[in-house]
Amino acid sequence: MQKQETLTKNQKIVLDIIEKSSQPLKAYSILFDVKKKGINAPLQVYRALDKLVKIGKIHKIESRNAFIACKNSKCQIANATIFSICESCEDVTEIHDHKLSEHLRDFKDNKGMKYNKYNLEFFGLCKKCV
Amino acid sequence: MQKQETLTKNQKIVLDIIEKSSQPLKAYSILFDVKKKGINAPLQVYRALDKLVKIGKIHKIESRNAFIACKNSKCQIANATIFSICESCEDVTEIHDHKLSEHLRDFKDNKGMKYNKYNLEFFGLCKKCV
DNA sequence: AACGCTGTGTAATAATATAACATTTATAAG
DNA sequence: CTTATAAATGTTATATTATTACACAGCGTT
Repeated sequence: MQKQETLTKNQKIVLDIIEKSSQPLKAYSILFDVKKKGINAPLQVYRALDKLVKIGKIHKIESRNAFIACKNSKCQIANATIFSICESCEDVTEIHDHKLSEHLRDFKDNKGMKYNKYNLEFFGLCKKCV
Repeated sequence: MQKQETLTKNQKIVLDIIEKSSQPLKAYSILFDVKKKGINAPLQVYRALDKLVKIGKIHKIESRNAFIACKNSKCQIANATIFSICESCEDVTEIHDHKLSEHLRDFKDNKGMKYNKYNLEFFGLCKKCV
């Protein structure tokens, strides 16, 4: 089987919910929302999430156990993510900073590790919450 | 009451277990280990973990829900952490790279966010697992 | 002594995530 | 078209991670 190009029904439903939200959604909140569309069990949501993460359509905010759509057409592969997170209002923004990305992409430690992915989360207060 | 300098009994017990491990430990595995020392409930462990994270004695590996001791005398404040994680053997190492830290510390986005913390996790394969 | 703060102990429960199994659908190869 | 196989589905049950709520203890300050 070739690499899948089109999303399946469940994957579309889940992606749709996430894309409509400007902010990260939690798995069980997604589950609640998609019950009306015939998705009944956590596993159905988690499987769709796994796939969507794998193909780079969404990212997981690890510190929040939540999922956000990738708005950057470039990052079709979910291997390099940078987010800023407001600790007050919990607003999350994906950051695209060429210089920083380059720096991270080129980073080499002194242990001979071979990197294929990174995730960076900045925490602080957004303009509104300062 | 002044800012606490010395750790309490439970905090010491939990820190001790984590410091003795070269690798990150999960909360419930810690709980299992400390039962013989009189800590019986998850909350007792989580409360100690929270405190230890807050004072920088340990760090949470967000993508693994696990906790590792901070071996760097400098990072007494848990506000700037960089880890490398082997996706095969799950070996985790804290990275200290002056240039990278500096770059991250100085990073400014274009939204006027005020950062006070970041966490960066690199994923890949370690030397042994390549 | 009265207060505030931090921590403790305990029980219950919430929130997040996966295992196991039977079945179905999609794609490619013969 | 048939068959083989990879990928996804549906369902039930369960594992794992983390928090709420409440009663109380210890310590330093006022």
